[in-house]
Amino acid sequence: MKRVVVIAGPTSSGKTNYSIKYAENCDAKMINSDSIQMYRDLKILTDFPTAYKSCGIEHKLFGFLGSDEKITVFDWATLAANEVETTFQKNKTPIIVGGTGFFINTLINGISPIPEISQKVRQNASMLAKNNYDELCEHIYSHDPRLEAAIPRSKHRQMLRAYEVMLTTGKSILHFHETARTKFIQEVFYDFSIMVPNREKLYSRVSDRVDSMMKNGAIDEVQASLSALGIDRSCLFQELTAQYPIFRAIGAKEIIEYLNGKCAYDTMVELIKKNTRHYAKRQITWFQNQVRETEKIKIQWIND
RNA sequence: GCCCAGAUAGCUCAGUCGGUAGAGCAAGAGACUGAAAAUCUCUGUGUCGCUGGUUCGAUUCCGGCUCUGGGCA
Repeated sequence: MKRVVVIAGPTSSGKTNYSIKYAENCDAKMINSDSIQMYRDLKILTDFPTAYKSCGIEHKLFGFLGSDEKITVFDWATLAANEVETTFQKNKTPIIVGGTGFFINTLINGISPIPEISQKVRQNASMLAKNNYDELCEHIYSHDPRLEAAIPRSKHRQMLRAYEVMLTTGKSILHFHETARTKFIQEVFYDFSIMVPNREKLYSRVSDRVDSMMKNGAIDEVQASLSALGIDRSCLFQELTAQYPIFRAIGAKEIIEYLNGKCAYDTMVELIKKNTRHYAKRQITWFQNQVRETEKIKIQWIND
């Protein structure tokens, strides 16, 4: 059976270096599964890997999106599956590297076949969510009472999604979840390496990484990027990320607040470190609980 | 040297009119089906500085000591 290598783990766990070492023993092609490194801007802030290029390793799906472009898991999984296929055709080993567990899982397990939601429906849904969130919840709950247990009110994102699906298809999102998933790849063996360093060690690496980002000009980078796009830095952050998803990268918000005089330099740096730690922890939780060993998935935990 | 204030969770601090204590942040755990570096949920036992005394019982009241601020010489 064909083999796909997956190198996953939280931010700052050393995935890039590990993947390069791994590639020494096989003819490999790297396929990015990090949602934010798909963007070509804010390279300092997103810790964009430059080592593949300098090592001459083929790598795909890195930096192929502009700041204002959006990509869905579905689209990414389609692209990634294509890359995997062409890699096999050249008798090379595909290595999926990146920390976005949701994307990796979708590529492996597929996704429920839900029709695309139109721009208009999305606008209507988000309008109602903004003006009368309770009403939106009631709509959904009365349409399918099972959702009361499946999606608590606090989960705004999921609620909105369920509502959009209901408006578009007239069916509950659970209906789709119960049908067979659309697969992206068939008959493949997955060889996972999940890097979960000791917490203290990981957090100290996070701290070092943020320090070097700052030293390498992360602030100038954000400022330059904002002015290149003609954005007023005092605009609402939520509206900014809605239009330019790249600014969801951890650090962008904190740097913009610093530039606006909302917080001191040291406070900003500490905030970026803290938010990066929280993110790393969420990633660890994901990998520890959402990725299961099966006959088609072998997992090697790397605790270094 | 004297006077005043403080010492309680990893940090900043509440509080207990005497019955062994709780907020915020940090931290930990968890959820996740087309926004995922997103979005959301749950979790607080700590010699209440040390040491004597009063008391059935002291983190709380009283004394001494240590340390940390501030003031006066």
